[in-house]
Amino acid sequence: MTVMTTDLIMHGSAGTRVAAELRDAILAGTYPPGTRIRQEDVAGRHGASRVPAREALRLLESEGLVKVVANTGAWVTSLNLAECEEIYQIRERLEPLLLRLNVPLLTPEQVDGLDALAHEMERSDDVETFLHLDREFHLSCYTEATTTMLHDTVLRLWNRTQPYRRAYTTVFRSAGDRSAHHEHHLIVSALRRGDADEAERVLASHIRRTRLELARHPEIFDAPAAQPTRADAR
Amino acid sequence: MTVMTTDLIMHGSAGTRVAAELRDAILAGTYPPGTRIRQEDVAGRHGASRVPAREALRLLESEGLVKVVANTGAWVTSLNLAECEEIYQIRERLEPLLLRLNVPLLTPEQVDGLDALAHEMERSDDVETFLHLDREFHLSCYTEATTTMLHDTVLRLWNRTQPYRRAYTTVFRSAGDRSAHHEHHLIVSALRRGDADEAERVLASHIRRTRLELARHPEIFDAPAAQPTRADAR
DNA sequence: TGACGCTCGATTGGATCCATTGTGCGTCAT
DNA sequence: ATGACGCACAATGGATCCAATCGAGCGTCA
Repeated sequence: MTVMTTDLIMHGSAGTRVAAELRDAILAGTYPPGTRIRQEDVAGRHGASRVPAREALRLLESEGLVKVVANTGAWVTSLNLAECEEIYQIRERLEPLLLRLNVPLLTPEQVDGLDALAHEMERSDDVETFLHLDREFHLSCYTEATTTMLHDTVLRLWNRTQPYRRAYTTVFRSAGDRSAHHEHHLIVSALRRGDADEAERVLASHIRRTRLELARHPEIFDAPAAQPTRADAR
Repeated sequence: MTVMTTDLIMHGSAGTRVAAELRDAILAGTYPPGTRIRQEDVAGRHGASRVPAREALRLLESEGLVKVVANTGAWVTSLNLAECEEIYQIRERLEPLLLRLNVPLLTPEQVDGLDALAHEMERSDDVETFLHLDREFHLSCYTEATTTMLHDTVLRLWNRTQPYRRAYTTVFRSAGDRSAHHEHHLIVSALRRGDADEAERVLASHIRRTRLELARHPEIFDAPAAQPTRADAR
């Protein structure tokens, strides 16, 4: 075995690549929270042995996407409402800072792009494209600052709540959309004027409002989704 | 080889244990920033093979304590002034939140303990005990809240700047001590009164002042400490 | 004499094999 | 029939071995 086609120059170890692919799969919803992940499956699916597979699982665990129990196995992380709110509270403090650092660096063209994204979001009615555009909008606000650690931290927080944003959007799609769209345009406006304080304020209340709205629908977190202790992985 | 004395029940994989020991060593200053870390050394020193050693290095990398370059090696992370200030900016936003969540949960006895720590710090003149007490003081403020992710994030930030707090304290020990002690007592006072807003304010300005003071001494970061590309690990 | 290129050594990355552990099922006794 | 005990299987953890890669030092040539 081990065909090793080498069809692509591999930059970085295989564990990193496997982790990236697995991360994408989890974020895409292929593995919902609570899903058991077996090392051998990961290895087989991504063309590697169990060593880099295990490496990838440990990596994703440190990002909070996976929970590894010693000598037992790995599961996609499940969050309860309290943990989800915690993440939103952290975001409420961190993202305004990150946005502030980006304000003086964003070009007018980039702000135009954000405006376009905000409008495109209003027109979208598909859940997946909405999720994608929302993520794209917010993360595009953060591309210019060179603060790597802050950026990474925020990215991890987004990733950890991704399944729950999907669940929420799927069920209560139209609920807070009006406010969200309004706030996005307020952010664009503040960015255009270079008003960092206003941008911070709007973003903070945007995240806060989302958190409160989420808290109003705890039923999303009810189903622990049948945790097979040692059984299948789908 | 592989004596496997099993003198202690091991909870969790060896990689986790090795990572913990290595982390302690880095925080203790045994491996200063820029030090090369070879897998085989780690394995030998901690009684394991290179597999868990590598696992430990990847773990510490995800915590930001170590930088792993593919097919090349691992080094203890070096920060420049900008990166250090970034961490302090993040802490300035996160720790007040974490403190606020703890305010209603801290018992009067715990606040007394904090007060004792603050006083003990004033009397200490040894760098290492000062560092230890300072860390102890701040982290003891955060023990009660059940917000695991926030707590972990803050802990990682502390760990990443540890070598630079040590360097700063070693060189400019007496500089900002007066202000720091004053602020610690203000925090204790706010905690005693259960005044979350005031506690937040004081802590934020405490961290901010520390950051500004650090920025006034960029010479700490000057020495990249001779990065041996493939040489010794001491 | 300096710059380029090549080879060799050292070190990391990965695959396979073996040990360990936890789970589930079957059996037996009550 | 039900509970507890024990055995067998399956999945993880770790060690060793082999391959791949990078760096350094040396030699050659301009």
